[in-house]
Amino acid sequence: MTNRSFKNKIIMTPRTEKQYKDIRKERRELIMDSALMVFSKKGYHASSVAQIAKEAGISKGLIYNYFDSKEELLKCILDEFISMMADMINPNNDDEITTEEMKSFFDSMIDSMKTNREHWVILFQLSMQKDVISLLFSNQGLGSRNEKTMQLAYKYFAERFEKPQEELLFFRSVLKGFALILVLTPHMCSDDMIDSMKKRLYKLFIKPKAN
Amino acid sequence: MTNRSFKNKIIMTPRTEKQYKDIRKERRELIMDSALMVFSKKGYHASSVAQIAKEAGISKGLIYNYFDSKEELLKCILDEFISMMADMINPNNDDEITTEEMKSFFDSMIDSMKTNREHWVILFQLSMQKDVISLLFSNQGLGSRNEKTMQLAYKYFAERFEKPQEELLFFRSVLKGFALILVLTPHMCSDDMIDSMKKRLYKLFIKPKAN
Amino acid sequence: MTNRSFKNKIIMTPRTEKQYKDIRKERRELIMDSALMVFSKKGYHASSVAQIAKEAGISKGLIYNYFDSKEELLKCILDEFISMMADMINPNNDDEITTEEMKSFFDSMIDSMKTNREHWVILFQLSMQKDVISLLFSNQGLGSRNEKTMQLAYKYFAERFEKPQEELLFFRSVLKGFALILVLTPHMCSDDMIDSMKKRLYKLFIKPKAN
Amino acid sequence: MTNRSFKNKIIMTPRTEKQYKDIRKERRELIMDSALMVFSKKGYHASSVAQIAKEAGISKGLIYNYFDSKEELLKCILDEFISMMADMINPNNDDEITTEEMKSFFDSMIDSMKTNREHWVILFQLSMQKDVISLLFSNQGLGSRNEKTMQLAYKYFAERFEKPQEELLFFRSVLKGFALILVLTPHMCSDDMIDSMKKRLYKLFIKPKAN
DNA sequence: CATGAATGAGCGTTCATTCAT
DNA sequence: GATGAATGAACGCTCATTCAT
Repeated sequence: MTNRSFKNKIIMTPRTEKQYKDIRKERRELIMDSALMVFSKKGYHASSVAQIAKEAGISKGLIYNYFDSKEELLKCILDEFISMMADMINPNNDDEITTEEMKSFFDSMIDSMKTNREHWVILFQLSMQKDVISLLFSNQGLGSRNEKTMQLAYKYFAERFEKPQEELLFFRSVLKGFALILVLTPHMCSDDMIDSMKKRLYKLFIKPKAN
Repeated sequence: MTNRSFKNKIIMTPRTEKQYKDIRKERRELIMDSALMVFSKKGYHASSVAQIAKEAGISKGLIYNYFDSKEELLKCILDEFISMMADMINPNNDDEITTEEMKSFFDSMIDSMKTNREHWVILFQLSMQKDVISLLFSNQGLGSRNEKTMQLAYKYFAERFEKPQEELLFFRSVLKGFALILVLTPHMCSDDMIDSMKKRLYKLFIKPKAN
Repeated sequence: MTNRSFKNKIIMTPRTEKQYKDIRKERRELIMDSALMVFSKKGYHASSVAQIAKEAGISKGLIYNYFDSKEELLKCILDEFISMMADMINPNNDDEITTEEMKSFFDSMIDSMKTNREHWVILFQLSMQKDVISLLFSNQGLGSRNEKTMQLAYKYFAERFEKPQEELLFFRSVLKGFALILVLTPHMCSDDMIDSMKKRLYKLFIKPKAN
Repeated sequence: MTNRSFKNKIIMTPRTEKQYKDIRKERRELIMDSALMVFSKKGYHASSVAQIAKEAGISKGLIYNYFDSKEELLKCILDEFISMMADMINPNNDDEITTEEMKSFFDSMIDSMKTNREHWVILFQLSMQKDVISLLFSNQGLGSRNEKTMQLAYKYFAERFEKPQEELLFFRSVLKGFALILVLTPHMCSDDMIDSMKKRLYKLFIKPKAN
């Protein structure tokens, strides 16, 4: 990995520059995007590396120049997405979800479901299988983060509703179900429909803290 | 136990000819049940025929005595389940869903999610994959039946709510999301929780036809 | 692995018997023999499973019906051979190598080199690579057994020669070198040559304990 | 460092044209040395070009600037070594091995085994495989040279021992076996041990021609 | 001269499916 | 009806080799 032979740049490497990095970055993204498409369309297990390579227009071997394994490729896709999502859920990282935050949480979630449809599909796919789900939480203590979020959510409802437990379940049901529909059958959800759903969510769950 | 002719059924086994069918049926169900368990736990693609055979306590080969392929086995499992469910949705097969029917629909659905958890898991799994979803509707004109149901549902809401389109979307979201939670994390849903959710559903969606 | 369905032997399994076992044993030996040939001819790393299958006249896949991996196949070959050899080295398992035992050790070794030429070739091959040699000693505490043997050998020489350390080195050199020649170029070693070499070994190393 | 024309060698690098050859030679040797290390440690087949490049601190591609293939690289390493060894065996190239030459042959061999340990390891490795052994003798009529040497050695023993055939076999055994031990487990051979072995060899095989 | 991204053939392995018994 | 040995196509992956720069 170290280049001990860089004595004379002019003679030794006259043609290539540090945009090897650019190539790598670009290629890496190409592969991740292609894998994302294939995974979300066929499911992780039913997707073959050959299909991903074909989708990307490259050779199978090249994929392993960028990722250690098919599984690691999946992990990278998810990690990137989850990192991106993480901020959205409780941005200022304090111990409370404010009314305003809850509102913008809806917006961000629904936005993300339109922008990152394929990621959501994969997440839903994986959540169906007990075996694979550990992938999600193996890396960065995602598990504990998730638990924290759950507690904050519970607190939000506890401060606003009489039966927070049940309200939380209802909340999660609506959100999860709508996500599923939005993500799997986006053609069924016009922008107007989505807006009206948003408003309904506001009306149901957004309200000031009970004093 | 010794020296009987194995070659001539007529002479050899006067007692077993009566209910070959029963044996076949029993075996068939054993295989389907075992496959159901394995599929729902690991996912269709990640499940092997060997695992199913092991789960059933039979040989791999025998499975092919009852089903043409792994895929057909899946189809049979789903067909059976979907047929069973079909009646529930609009039992008397007329052109309307009555208020009462809607109520009992809730009950049946939620019952089924507890009783047939594994079927639901598989259904959800498959619904994530564009390719496989066609399986579901290939056989018996399930597609058209589904469409009919949708129309009836729309009619139900049209006769009761101002914005039926949106109301239907909301209805489907809640139901689908709750199903997902109930089916994937049943331990999170006590009977009380389920009851309270049922009541909430009644309150939201059960009301008499607007005249 | 358990057969829960053996209710009626006569009807359920009229054609196959417990000579499945025989088939398995036979096939296992065929595969091990074929692998032995290929490994010894080309070396472990340069041998492909396809070549072994071809040598055995079976499909690649079948090999994995009998062995978990190419590496395990190697291990089994070696284990079998080493177990066979183990007795020869110090049969009555006491703490001493007698003069007589040493004599019969020569005989057995040289016999084995003619009978099990390929095994010896593989052993020599593996002994060239630090990485792979651990294979040999991973299983059955072969490592410690080997050390024990070395100690006994040292004791043998200590009781008979002035400079046992050097004598042992000389002994090992002659034996190892002769083994190499015998095993790699057997055509160069007529039976007469082998006999004369045996006698030379006797003369050099076989003598009664110094009192 | 900036703005020089890279395209025209004549203008650009007036100072580097003198000893391109030196650079090439240096690089070539670096690659051969690195390959030697890797080959001897892991074995030829288990060694990858990438590992060699890493060991040498250069790129994979560069290796192919100096050698046509991995196999040719091996051949070159061996050729160089064998040429070097060839002189040692019968330096003055006449038709006889004198007593003195035999003595210095021992010394040179044993020296070489310490100095060129890796070469010897590779030679031993390859000698285990029927297929590859032809590599050694394909190039420069090494085969016939080897045969010549054998004849000279036989003559040496014929002139000094009663049963030269057997003596030669014994001689080769001791030498080969000791080489193996010295080369594979050098830590087991202290300088004293080596000296005593040398003396033993002298005593056994060095004696004046019988008149 | 030197780089490392890229290829593709072939590896070890798995598994749905077949078939003699 | 029932078995499990056997097959072969396809999988995930490796690596010697090529080539644009």
